[in-house]
Amino acid sequence: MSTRKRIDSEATAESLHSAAIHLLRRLRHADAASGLNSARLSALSVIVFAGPITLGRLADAEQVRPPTMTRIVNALAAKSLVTKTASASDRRTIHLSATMKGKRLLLQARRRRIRSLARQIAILSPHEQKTLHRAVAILNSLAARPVTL
Amino acid sequence: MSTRKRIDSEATAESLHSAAIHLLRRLRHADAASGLNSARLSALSVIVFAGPITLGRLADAEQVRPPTMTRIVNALAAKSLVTKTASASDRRTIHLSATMKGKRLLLQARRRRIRSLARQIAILSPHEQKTLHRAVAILNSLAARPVTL
DNA sequence: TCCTTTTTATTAGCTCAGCTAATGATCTAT
DNA sequence: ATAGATCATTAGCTGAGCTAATAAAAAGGA
Repeated sequence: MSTRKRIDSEATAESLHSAAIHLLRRLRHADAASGLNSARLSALSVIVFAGPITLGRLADAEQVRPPTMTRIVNALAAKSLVTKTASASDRRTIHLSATMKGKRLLLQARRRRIRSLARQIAILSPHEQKTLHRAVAILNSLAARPVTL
Repeated sequence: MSTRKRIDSEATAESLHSAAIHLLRRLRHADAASGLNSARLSALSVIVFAGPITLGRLADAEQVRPPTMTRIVNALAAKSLVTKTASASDRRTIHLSATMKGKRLLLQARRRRIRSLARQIAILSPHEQKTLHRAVAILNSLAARPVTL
């Protein structure tokens, strides 16, 4: 029973891993149209939806080191998609906010990206779609947890 | 109904996208122990399991341009994980095969990577695991299809 | 209060993935 | 025999990711 269960977990893990790799590679093409790549879109998305946020917290959310996030954010700032403002209470930290342009661009890019994915998903049967829908909810609840690896 | 369905597809797509990004970021850490990153492991995996394969076909399988694959393969060859041999019938092409060392390394790396994922998955309820298992099968059937984007 | 320690972000410097454009080498077809 | 197509590589770029070192600000203890 225990053995049986572990084998299933590993098979699932294996195929999940492969799926994730190929999924992201396909999405690169859709993302290209926005002028932003997936790392930047993902960061911008957090800034847009998680309101003003410090660089450190954003790096944590994106599971990336601060220097990496500094560069991503600088690229976004150079395109006037986000603004960096020093915090009044703690001047070591900066608050990142999306500009109107940033919000608009994100929503457009997201539509493109999501639509290209959705087009694939739409091929599936309603039942398969339901399964997928439930599965990604589960995955994202995992991703939201503190790193247990 | 049609609208309803499309909205669901997009929501699923959205959250699938985010899940894939964060999943791969977590796996980077597990992969680090092998000395190979996910692009190289993925390529090596195809070479190991899809037998001798040409560079072009491997690039297609990995959804990457030939120059990118040349470099990945060269790195693998430099570590004696794969061998490149000119085809007898068409000397423009090369046949890529995994060495014993390559096969061994892949299997070990895969165990580590998969185990770290499986550890996360094991937290889930049996029912959640079943859902996930079915969903990744669906995803991989999508990935296997010719690009419909 | 002053000095040390801790925290936050940045800079510097590296590896490596991804791309396009240009080349070289071989095959194919006229 | 030669012109065109195909396969891989090289060159040269952008950008993600890392660690180590630095700067600047906050927090805390003597």
